[in-house]
Amino acid sequence: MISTKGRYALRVMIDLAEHDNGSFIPLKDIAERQEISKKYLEIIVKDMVAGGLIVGASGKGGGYKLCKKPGDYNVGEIIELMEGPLNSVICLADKGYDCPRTNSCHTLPMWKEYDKMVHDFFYGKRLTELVPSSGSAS
Amino acid sequence: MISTKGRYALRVMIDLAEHDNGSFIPLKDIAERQEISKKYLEIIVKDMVAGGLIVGASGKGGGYKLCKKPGDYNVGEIIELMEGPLNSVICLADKGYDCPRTNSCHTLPMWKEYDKMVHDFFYGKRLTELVPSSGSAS
DNA sequence: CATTTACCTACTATGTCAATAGGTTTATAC
DNA sequence: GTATAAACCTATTGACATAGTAGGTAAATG
Repeated sequence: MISTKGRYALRVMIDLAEHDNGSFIPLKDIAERQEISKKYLEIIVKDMVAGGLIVGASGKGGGYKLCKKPGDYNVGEIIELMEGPLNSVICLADKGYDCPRTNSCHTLPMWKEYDKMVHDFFYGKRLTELVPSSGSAS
Repeated sequence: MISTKGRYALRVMIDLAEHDNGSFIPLKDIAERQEISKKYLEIIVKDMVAGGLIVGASGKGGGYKLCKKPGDYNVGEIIELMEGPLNSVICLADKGYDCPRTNSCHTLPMWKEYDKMVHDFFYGKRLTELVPSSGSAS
């Protein structure tokens, strides 16, 4: 299950894309529109800034802004930043995890197939596809 | 991420399918072959019995056995029994969860599309596809 | 200098995960 | 009918994640 961190981050991204007017958008506005605790959103946007998804500006007139054009984001990079690797099992998520059963594991091929499907789904989904006013410009 | 409950349950099912000789297979044997704590497996097989995946028999000569032929199981029913609903978000997992944003949610269609893809993947995958000696009989 | 905003550290309550521990019941074999 | 082998049952634990809350500091603008 995708946690609130991933879901809220996605909603912040969509909100920023929808209300982009060139200047910074205060978190207070986003929190009110999205009906999410501003305090909790602070934690989430902090990770988003650290991960290079958005930029923040302090002081009056400050707020947050996207780094790239909405069409240049995909959902996978947002989810993966907030939730960690998009993998179904630890054997595939944790590079450096050396499972002794790797060569004889009967389920590994299925997990690999599944993970590829999930990866392709989310990395193939652009942020613009979730923003209604973007006219689905592909 | 799929937890050990789901992964171990799947391995138990595969083990039971591989070593099926008509009689009951003791958990001790499965635990040794799979290198999983027998005590922990007890908890898992208990849920599997309760969920109707396997049957258990007490006493000497007892153990566990599949209820159906391996080809009549799909991976989805096994995972879903152990891990709960195969849904990405609470809005879709919890029937009776009445989200006030349902009608205006910009992300819900994507989660629905994703959940359908995941459901189709696991419910379309038969247990026999994971059992090497089954000759991939389709 | 007052205000608005981001930014920072810490704390907490609840729940899940991955087991472990120890005992009871049930059925078979001798 | 007793020893044995197995399932079955209840409870507990340590570690971690989730979803926040609380209160303060720094930075920029007017």
